Amino acid sequence: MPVRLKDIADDLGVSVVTVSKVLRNHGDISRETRDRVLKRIKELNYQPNLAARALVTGRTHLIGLVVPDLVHQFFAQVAKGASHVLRKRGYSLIISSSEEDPALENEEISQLLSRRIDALIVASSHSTPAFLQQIEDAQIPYLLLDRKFSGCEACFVGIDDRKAGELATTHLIENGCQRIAYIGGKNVSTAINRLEGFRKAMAAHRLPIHEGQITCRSHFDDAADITGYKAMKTLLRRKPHPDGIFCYNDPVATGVMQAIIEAGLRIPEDIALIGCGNVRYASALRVPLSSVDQDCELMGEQAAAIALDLIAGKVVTPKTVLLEPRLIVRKSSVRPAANSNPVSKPNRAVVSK
Amino acid sequence: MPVRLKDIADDLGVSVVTVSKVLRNHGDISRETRDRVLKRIKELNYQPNLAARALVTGRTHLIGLVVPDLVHQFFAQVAKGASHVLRKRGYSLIISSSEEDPALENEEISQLLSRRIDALIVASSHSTPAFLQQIEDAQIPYLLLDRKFSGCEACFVGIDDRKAGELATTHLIENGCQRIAYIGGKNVSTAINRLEGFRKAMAAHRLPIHEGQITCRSHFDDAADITGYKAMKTLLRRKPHPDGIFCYNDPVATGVMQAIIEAGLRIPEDIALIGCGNVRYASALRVPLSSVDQDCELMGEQAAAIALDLIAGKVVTPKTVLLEPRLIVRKSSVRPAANSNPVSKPNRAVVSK
DNA sequence: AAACCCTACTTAAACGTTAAAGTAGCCTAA
DNA sequence: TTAGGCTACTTTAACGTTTAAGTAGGGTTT
Repeated sequence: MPVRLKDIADDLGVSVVTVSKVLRNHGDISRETRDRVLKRIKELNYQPNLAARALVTGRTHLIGLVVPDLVHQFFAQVAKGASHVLRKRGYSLIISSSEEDPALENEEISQLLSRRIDALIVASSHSTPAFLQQIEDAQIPYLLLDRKFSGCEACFVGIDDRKAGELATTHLIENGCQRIAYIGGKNVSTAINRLEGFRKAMAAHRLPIHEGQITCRSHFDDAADITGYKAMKTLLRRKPHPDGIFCYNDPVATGVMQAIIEAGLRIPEDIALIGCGNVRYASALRVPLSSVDQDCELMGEQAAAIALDLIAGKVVTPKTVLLEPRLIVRKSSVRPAANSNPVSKPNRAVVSK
Repeated sequence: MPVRLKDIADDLGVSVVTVSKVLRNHGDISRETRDRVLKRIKELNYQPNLAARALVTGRTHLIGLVVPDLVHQFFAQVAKGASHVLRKRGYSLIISSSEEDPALENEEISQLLSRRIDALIVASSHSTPAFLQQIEDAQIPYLLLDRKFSGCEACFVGIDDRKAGELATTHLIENGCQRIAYIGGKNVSTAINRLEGFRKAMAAHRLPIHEGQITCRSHFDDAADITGYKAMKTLLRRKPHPDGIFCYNDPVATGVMQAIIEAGLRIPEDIALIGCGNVRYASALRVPLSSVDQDCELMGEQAAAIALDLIAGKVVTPKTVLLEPRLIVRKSSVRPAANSNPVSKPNRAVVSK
């Protein structure tokens, strides 16, 4: 029922190809014909059938984005950044949320591959890179976002998680915390590497890490805030309880905050708290939450740019883009007693490979 | 490069159509052939080319969802709900964010129509329904979500905004507020109808509404929280300042909260506050925020279900689904002084921490 | 034994577009 | 004058799939 090239061609007594050429600004057309065609196209409000175009060109101008949880503001912002870049280049983003479920993620990826997307950006909920095989098999260019896999060759855009962990932990230490706990996720690189940064900072200040001070939970079935809440409840049973908490993301920190307050303890006086990700509402929380900013929109933009390069067949170097994390100090981590010296570095994208 | 039906057919010495029939569980195939085909399909990990299929069937199994702002948790949750329903039925959701920009929204819709999506779900940032014409012209079934247009025939899924406004405002009144202000958006039905509910509740209690007590701002260029912050700054210059604020959504309320606290006033003692939408983090805010729950995931699910019905050509009745708003009482609106008896109309208020 | 009906296929055509190759008609050069 | 080269088209084929129509070969009915 929609208008086709053929309709326009018949109306004007030219061939379909002529109309198609006008549409694609092919040189091979006289001024006069071009104008007549354009006029008719506008009159009928012709919209090319992208499915047909995709079939013959092999290009869908669709780019897939798979995230673990779209409701987490972080990924929504990444999507926004990516979408912004792609839109300008005539590409659409097709977003899938895996709900942190690897099996569902596989299904979604399979769907996207079936649609012959031109490239795929994945923030995976898998703990091993085996699933990447299906993307390789389909020969569709892809890159990893936020979460990577050790020993995996694929392109990657994310932040320097180790440095983020170090930054946050050092900040807590500088604010006088001694018994710092880490609450993270399971089997994802962000959690693992932030933990590594945590360990490094603790070691650098010769602070011991006791058994049980490190919590790693997958939040497969719980929302992250509930995960944080439960983890903190457990930590509070330890005597003495921790005096500082570093959470690997802000939703977890939100739950932690809730648990601390419920226990009748004060933030930051009794327990200092810092998250990671710097969600928009961090400053509006019960206690304004210190965090490590990741510039998520920029992350999305960079990922999109690399996806486009991959499609264009450009050799992408470096293959890894690590954004520089930035410490954002708010009330939740600033202890009156301590002399704080919040280190804020300029937010340059640091490129490594 | 991907495997095609032809590859499988050639391998087995059957025709392409035979393979296609197996794929679609057509009856016309012997047990033996079916098994051979299925085996080969699995071996080669055949993925049908959906673009080709779409071209011939006219069905893309794609459903478009246009939202004003994906970073707003409300719409992310709606998307999640819709996606959940559609996935089960073999449809994919393709999400566009218009960033509250009508012009951009038109572009995105046009893109989606060009992709021959099977149906479109729109939460529009337009203030008039004129843009719907392009969807009508393309003859693609669609429905409105969250925001509707008066006098518009289209299907709609949303909440009863008038009731939401009434519920929230009555609650503030019952908590002893007298000078209640409304902070809303411009030209969108949610804002307009919640305002209407506000007026109705005020009138029912014979409370006057003074000039300037009603703020309607579009947040075209600001994020909603900044809009709320600015609006509240202005309201605070009035003497006497309002003693209750109803915000048409939670991000706005978040900004309002910030402004009130900065001014050195207490919530709820000096100013009671209630939002709408009940975002996940509402209970974790500086002052736990009362809100009106909209059950956004359900909204997404219902919208998806209607979209599927429209595609199936079913007569959709009723054409309008209004979800019942539910008052969620938290600290921000409960004044110790007042004898609060938040009995709200058909459904009871839920008191949550 | 002719007519018919099944079953299990195959063949032909179509979907709307683009890519590649072909061509008519005119102009220019040697 | 003839070849060659432009310009502005057209024709043909293809992309991977589905739909509709056709058919070979066997069995059953009458």
